[in-house]
Amino acid sequence: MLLSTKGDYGVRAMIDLAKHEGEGPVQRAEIARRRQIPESYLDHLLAQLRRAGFVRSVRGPGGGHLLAKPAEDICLLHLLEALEGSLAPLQCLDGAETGAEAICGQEWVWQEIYDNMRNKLSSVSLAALVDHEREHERSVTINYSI
Amino acid sequence: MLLSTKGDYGVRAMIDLAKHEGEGPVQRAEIARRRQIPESYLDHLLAQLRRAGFVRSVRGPGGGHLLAKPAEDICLLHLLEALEGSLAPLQCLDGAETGAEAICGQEWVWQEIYDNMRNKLSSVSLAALVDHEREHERSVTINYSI
DNA sequence: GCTATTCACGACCAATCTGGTAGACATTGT
DNA sequence: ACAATGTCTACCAGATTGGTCGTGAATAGC
Ligand code: FES
Ligand code: FES
Repeated sequence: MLLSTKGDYGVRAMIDLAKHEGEGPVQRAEIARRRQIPESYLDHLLAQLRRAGFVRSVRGPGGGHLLAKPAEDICLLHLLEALEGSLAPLQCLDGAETGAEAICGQEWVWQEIYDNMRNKLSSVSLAALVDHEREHERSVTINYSI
Repeated sequence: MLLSTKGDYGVRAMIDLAKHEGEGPVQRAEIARRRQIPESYLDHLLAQLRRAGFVRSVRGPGGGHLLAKPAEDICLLHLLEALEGSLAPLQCLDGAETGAEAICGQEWVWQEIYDNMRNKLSSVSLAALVDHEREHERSVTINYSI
């Protein structure tokens, strides 16, 4: 598994914040309820996202969390890397050359896959995810109304 | 990390076997030395690969391991799935529908990435990996000989 | 200033996975 | 008989995952 629930939960939370962009702070408990994330665990994830500069928070009554920058400017790649660390499918694609090509020789396959993945993730913004979700909701609603 | 060393080591070992296809059994100790894999760990991997039908083995002096089918007929996808289990980047892409789309909504991004990955891995056979390795060796040799 | 609300942070924890090691045993070529 | 080789099971230490809990800090409203 490339992504743990940490990445999944973290993105869910960010989608929730993006969906309520411009409506003031969203509370942790609300996010946890809507996105089915254990609240005390979400606490950690929001802290991480805040330190990474993706969200900011307001304390006290009426407080909560907000996006630190517009949803259009946050892509899945940076977001997931902040949550999960490197998304490299193999350790050797991660940083420096290991010189393992002589004894291993599969890097070229995975490099291509990794590049494709990063390109795709770069091209998807939080705003695009929200759009998709709204579209999905709309189609479900139509189905029910028929 | 999508792949642990188990997958990497396992493929290394299979490349080694493919490279010596038709030359009789290759011994575990030889593979371990050439591919820098702890021999007692390689033991487990070869057992797994044998149970999965990718290699067969011969006991006794002069024994060792051989590919159970031609290197052209073994693709990275099946091989890695035998070693690592599902390669799905997220749990929810793995099996049944979770109905999480309403609360999560990122599956569509990852489905595309996963599909691309599986296509690529399907298209690469052990024989192709050996070819690449031979090509790499040749270019290194030429560099030294200049 | 008190209180309720909300976030912040660190300690702790159980379960699982990873990457092995070690040893006893089975098979077979000479 | 014996040496070479693969087979199998058990065991292990460390890291990671996916949390929980408790305390404390900021702040809005009264
Ligand atoms: S060491 Fe990089 S793919 Fe094997
Ligand atoms: S539950 Fe499938 S991507 Fe979040």
